[in-house]
Amino acid sequence: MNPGGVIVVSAEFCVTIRAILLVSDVETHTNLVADLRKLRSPMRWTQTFIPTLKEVPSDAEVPSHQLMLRSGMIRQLMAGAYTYMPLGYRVVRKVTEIVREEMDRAGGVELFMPALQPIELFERTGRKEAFGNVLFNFETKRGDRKLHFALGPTHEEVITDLVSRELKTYKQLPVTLYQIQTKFRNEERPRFGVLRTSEFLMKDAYSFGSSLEQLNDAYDAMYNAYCRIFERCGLEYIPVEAESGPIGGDASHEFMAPADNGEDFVVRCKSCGYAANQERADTGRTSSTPAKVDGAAEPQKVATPDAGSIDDVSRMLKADAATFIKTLIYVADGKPVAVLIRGDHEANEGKVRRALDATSVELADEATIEKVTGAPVGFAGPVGIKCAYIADHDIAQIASAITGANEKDAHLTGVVPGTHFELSETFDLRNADAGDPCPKCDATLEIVHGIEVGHVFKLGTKYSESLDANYLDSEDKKHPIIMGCYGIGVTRVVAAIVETCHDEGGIVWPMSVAPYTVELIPLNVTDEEVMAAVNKIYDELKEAGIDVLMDDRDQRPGFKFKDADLIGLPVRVVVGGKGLKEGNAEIKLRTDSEATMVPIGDAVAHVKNLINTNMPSARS
RNA sequence: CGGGAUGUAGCGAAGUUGGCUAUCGCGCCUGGUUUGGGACCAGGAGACCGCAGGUUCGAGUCCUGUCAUCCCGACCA
Repeated sequence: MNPGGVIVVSAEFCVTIRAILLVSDVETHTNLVADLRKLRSPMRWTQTFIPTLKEVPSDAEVPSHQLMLRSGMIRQLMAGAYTYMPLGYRVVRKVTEIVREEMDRAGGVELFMPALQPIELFERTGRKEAFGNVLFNFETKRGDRKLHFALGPTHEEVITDLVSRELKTYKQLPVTLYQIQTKFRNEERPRFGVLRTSEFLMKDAYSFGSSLEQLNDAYDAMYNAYCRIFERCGLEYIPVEAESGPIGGDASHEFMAPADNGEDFVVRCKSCGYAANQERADTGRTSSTPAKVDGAAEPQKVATPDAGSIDDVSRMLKADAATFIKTLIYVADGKPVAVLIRGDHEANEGKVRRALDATSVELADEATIEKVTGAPVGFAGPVGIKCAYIADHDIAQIASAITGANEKDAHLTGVVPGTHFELSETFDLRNADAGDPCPKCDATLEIVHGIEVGHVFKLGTKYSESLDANYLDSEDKKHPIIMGCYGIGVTRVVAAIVETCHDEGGIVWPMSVAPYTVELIPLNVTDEEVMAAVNKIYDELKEAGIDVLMDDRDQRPGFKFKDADLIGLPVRVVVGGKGLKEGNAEIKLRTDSEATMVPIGDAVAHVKNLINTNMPSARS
């Protein structure tokens, strides 16, 4: 080549060169596409790299972490950063491909943005502050210029900036753009192996529209695509109502995979299907005002030395926590406010903030508490408190309560809400809990743990306004573009699948995302007859486009069976021994306890049939 | 960032009130016997006991500091 010289070239040649030059930018994606072809290629165990572990590494506590390490899917580099080994990466690619197919099907258009981003974008949207330490950012030098970069925790800024430059008119809308890319978040505490890491693969999509209808259409399309994705991945999920956005209505849903080790709590109603993030869920109560009791006995003061917690006092007085009024002192927009919650309930800061119509709410420090209650922390109560207070709905239902006496080492018993302290209105101020009435029907709510695997959100114009992303309507008027954003944690989906699909022996992959579909095991690799039969099946599976891993290691059968259960491929085909003498191969699903004997000539057809009947499909 | 725990060979562990050449199982290498649910025999390699100081005649063991990892909490557009 002679890049500096003058060459006359054809237009076609230019396109070729352009394509080559672009490769560096889109290399990852190009490689992914090339790799997908390789996904269909078979593999021999001795030629790949699957280091399985017999024992559980001492650092791993949750099942997905243990199994992904043991099966050789991942290895840790440092806290919150993992290498995806060949086996693990194949699963990532399979999930990625399902995500891509469904995004495309829903009308999404794929692109690829830089992880490296100028800090100015985050300053313009105010998210440098909002993210705080979670945003990886650093200064560096180019010549004598100082540069300040961030590693993208998400891409609202970058894509909105792009769209602000490229999309000008309503005629170009609506459009939904997406990418599959590594995100960086400086988590204070990465944990649970691959479930919460500081670097992870995410599919993020952004919709741009000129009307609420267009936003709603894009939102619904993404919502449905998400359902299809999780169904095709064989992952159980619950769409839950999450924080309602600036536009109101069902502006946000999270997709939760129910799992014992999930960090999120979901309340749901089995009867009507209502489901919501515990923090957002309505408790299903309404405001009530207790009638004033005339002639009620005055509260009794009891000594509770050194007992400042509900636990301590309820033990000391042998009383149920549900008869306590917990008095939490918050500071809302600079003013102290007491929040009354039943002793066995948990206050919810978001609800408190909304009830007070405040912009900031935080728990008060000790000095403020002492000033307001005249007592050290732990002895606050509504009777005689020197600040405003608001009460949860359930407070009005307590006939006779125990509260702090606003005096060191003392509590009051026999406190009647509405009589001994003013109570004209109550609010929903606490987290919903198991047993609460469902806000949508007559049944009661239950609580399940969940792993958040996806989130769809109607953004509105927050980013388009701060980054000047506008369109012109047919009357030449300028409006901010209406946006939605939609994320799936791809690597978290993988972990969630392992977390929920396993047994004592190891992983039990759904057919659709298994690193290979079939594990082919020759019982004795030194036996020529066995190997001839196995190689034939191997070639036929390869010909049929089925992912197969042949365990050609010179190991005893039991050893290979244990590893096969551990890595959890859905179909196991065993050749050798008595079966082979009778001309049979032995075929078994990972979920089966007994194998089926199938004539060797029919093995591949049988496998195909198993794949077809066990492939998870989209219900929606 | 608060609280707790742990760092000994690639993995899992033992190591007593400070004492001899740091132990065991798995894995790894060589040779042999085996071959249907993690085989057996023989031989072998592999560790400055997380790191840095200190106490001591002597430190894996005691003290101080430091780093790393895990767990609980706070935090998580």
